[in-house]
Amino acid sequence: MALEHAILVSLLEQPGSGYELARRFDRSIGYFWTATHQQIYRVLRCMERDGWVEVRDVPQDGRPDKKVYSVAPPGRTALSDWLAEPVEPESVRHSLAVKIRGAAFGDPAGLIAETERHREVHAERLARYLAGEQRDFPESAELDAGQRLQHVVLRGGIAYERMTLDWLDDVLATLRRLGGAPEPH
Amino acid sequence: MALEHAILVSLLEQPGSGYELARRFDRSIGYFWTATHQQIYRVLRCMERDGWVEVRDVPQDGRPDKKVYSVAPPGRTALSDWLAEPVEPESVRHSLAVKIRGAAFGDPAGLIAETERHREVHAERLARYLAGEQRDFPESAELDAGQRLQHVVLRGGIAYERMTLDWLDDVLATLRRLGGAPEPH
DNA sequence: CTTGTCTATGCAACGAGTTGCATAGCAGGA
DNA sequence: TCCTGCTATGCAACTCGTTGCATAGACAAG
Repeated sequence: MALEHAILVSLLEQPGSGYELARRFDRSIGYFWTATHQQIYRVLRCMERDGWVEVRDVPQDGRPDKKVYSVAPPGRTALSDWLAEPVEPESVRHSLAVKIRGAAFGDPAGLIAETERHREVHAERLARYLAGEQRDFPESAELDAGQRLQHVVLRGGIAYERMTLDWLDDVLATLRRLGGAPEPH
Repeated sequence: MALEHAILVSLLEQPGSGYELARRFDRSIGYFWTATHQQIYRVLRCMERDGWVEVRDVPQDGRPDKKVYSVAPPGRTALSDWLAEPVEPESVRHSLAVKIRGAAFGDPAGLIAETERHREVHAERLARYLAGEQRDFPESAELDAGQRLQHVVLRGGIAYERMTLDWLDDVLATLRRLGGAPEPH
């Protein structure tokens, strides 16, 4: 499992509550790891039980109190150990690709709207990543090691979204060619 | 869940046993959906119970008998229904990216070997996809709708692997710049 | 003759991830 | 005033996916 390690990394970058972590998993961490607040709260409890993280109750006014977590020495050790051991390259799961191949036995034209919807989602993600890049990694800035590593991961997210957009255009062209509108000649 | 639908698509393309399906999920279907034989056998039983697929016992000599599954009319309906309803764009999970960001709190140079290993795996996948493309979709061939859809999905796998290789090169350059070898100036 | 690999199916247990719901105070708009 | 939405945490139940193991005949290599 890598969720606990993703949480360790996030807490090392910045301590925070389960709720704050959940929001980070919707944003910056979201382009390489996703998690719901349920998973996060559950895993945080396990990590606290194992001594990987420490909790501090922070009362707030106008808002519910929160528990701020930070990484304890055993957590740092656990992260180092995990960094040293190999992980398998991820396997992919794209239900849209299943649908595209399934369209051969159904209605290819009916998939166009769905594909366009996916395209919009990815275009939005790309715009968000590019805005984040401009904000956090401006040209000709002095970056420390942590920032350089964050930037290269973000570049991966950007490359992924660009590639996906190009592919979805290819898919749309293919679907349109099959469904009625013949290729111009 | 899309596994059952991926199985429906695969069985429509070609009926087969659970074992054969498992092998297809290691090859052609593997670049957009993965599944182990355990999952497949379990889901096949559910699909049979629901009348989505039909079984035929096929005795073989020199080999264990097999159960050949094919799609029944309710299965085709279920697939059409699923094709018509929207699915959410997949969320990503790249533990290597977690490691890269975690390297800021450990040893960036120690990640180089791991990254190179991932690079090799993706280079092999790309080579396999390209070989499959040459074999199944030669230039200037007349393709029917099903083949065109298979091809566009394969092109997606190829684009993904190419993008990943480029990104891993970027990652390696970044790690090397951080770990000892300073940037030339 | 034993060891290993391939075909072929399957059980049992576990771990990871999702979904629905609950609580509870505060802020802002219809 | 009521309804919605945000912060903040959490339970319970469920589904999905993984891992280890078991069976069992055929065949090839050592």
